[in-house]
Amino acid sequence: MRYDLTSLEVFVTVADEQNLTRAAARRNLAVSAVSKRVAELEEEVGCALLVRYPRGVGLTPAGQALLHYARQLLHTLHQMENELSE
Amino acid sequence: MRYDLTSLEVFVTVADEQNLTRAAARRNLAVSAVSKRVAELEEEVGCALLVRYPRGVGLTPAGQALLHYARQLLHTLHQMENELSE
DNA sequence: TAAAAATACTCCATAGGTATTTTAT
DNA sequence: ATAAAATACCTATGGAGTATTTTTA
Repeated sequence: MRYDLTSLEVFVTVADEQNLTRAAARRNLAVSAVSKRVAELEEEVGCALLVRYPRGVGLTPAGQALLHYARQLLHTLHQMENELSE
Repeated sequence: MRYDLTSLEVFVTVADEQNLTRAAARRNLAVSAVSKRVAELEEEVGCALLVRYPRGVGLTPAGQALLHYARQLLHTLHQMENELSE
């Protein structure tokens, strides 16, 4: 399966924080793990999702597009969790 | 992350086939792998998703609910793959 | 009783961590 | 020069397979 929910969730956190270090802290992960998750997504998509700056990151257009779908997927997932936990 | 796309995809195939053996063949997996994926989902949901018969399986109400969301998730995922591969 | 599914067990791939190097302003 | 990200390397977990046992009408 191409793409996985964990990577997408990590990516959303990175987009929120505009910074891998803070995203890693929020997800209780090492920065290297977050960096690899993003690199893996970029590999899958076939282009850069982030622009790297000395103090953090920004989103490329592809990153914005991915973010949109990732949010939608996680939203549906939470709905599902909600319904199924009743 | 609770739930993953691979297990959900496997589950949709099982629901389609009403049979783990045929689902395994379609996904190029061993039956044991499919069985474990389903067991893992049932563990996560906290109740049975399938009813076991001597010639296959059926869906419980929880199984039907999961199936609905799984299809929706996979649909969004395919839309995403489509948009991002352009 | 016979097919399908579950389980026990083994092996390997991969996800995460630590330590280090590289990047970009 | 400095904070952040990427990479190299190592380890442990878990996902898949094979062989076997269990289940259910």
